[in-house]
Amino acid sequence: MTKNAEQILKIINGSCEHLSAEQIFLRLKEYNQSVVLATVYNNLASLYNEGLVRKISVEGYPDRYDNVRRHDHLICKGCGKLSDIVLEDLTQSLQNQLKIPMLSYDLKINYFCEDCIKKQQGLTNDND
Amino acid sequence: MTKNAEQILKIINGSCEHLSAEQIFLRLKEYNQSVVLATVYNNLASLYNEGLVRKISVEGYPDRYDNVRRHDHLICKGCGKLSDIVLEDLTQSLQNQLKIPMLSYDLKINYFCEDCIKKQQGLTNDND
DNA sequence: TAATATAATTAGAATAATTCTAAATTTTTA
DNA sequence: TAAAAATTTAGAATTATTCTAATTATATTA
Repeated sequence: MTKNAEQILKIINGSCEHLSAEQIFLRLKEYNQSVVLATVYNNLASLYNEGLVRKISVEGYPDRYDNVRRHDHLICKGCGKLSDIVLEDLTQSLQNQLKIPMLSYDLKINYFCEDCIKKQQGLTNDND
Repeated sequence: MTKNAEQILKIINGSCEHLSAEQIFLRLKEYNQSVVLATVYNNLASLYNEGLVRKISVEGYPDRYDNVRRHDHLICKGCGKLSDIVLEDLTQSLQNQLKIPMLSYDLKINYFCEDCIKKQQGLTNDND
């Protein structure tokens, strides 16, 4: 594993945010001035293929990268905010329902975050 | 609802595939020669905002559109093939675990489809 | 029905995320 | 150290999607 790859993995594993390739690039730059965005994409692809990071796709936003510790995701339908949540592990229950072997599962919970609820209420009140 | 929107909804609801905007555009063209891709995007955005269609994001592939009948998705990690599966409804169980109100959830099961397993086995055997 | 307003569609440019290509550099191996 | 392999760089290319402004269609009202 190269220094860049190692550092990228550290950035992902050490952050509780969900960083885009661009954001990871900016942080990697603090450590390696001369690095380039394509390098970040290259390394992220390798790390992803080796199963060392996860990739989270939410429509309307660039892919974000996350650690592989078991957890689920909350997605605000208002602002796209993505946060972690640890819910009951469904592996066994899902595998029992499937005829084929499952590799893993991704569970996303759609909701409205506090800020977006406030904004909605604000709008509603204005119109009353 | 305009004729285009109506027809797009028909295409999505009447297909067991998961069509991209481009694919929907091609089918809509059979019905309305003069239609343009931007119109499809416009209408898909409206239908999505009205909650009449779902949007499925899988990293590495363009967004695909799906009907809103309750079901989950299988995603082949080899070829990206997306298929429907109806698993136990988790709404109640998930809502019980959450402190906040949930809008909906998306569950994706990662697996290797038959074709991809065959290909892998082919490769493995070649190397044996 | 004519005039007006509203909404949808079109054409095509713009943007943003990501991938690709080819050259340069670094690392590893013989 | 020479050769081979892998990584990185720079920047062009691609792709999906959005935006803009003009045009057309639809609905509303006088």
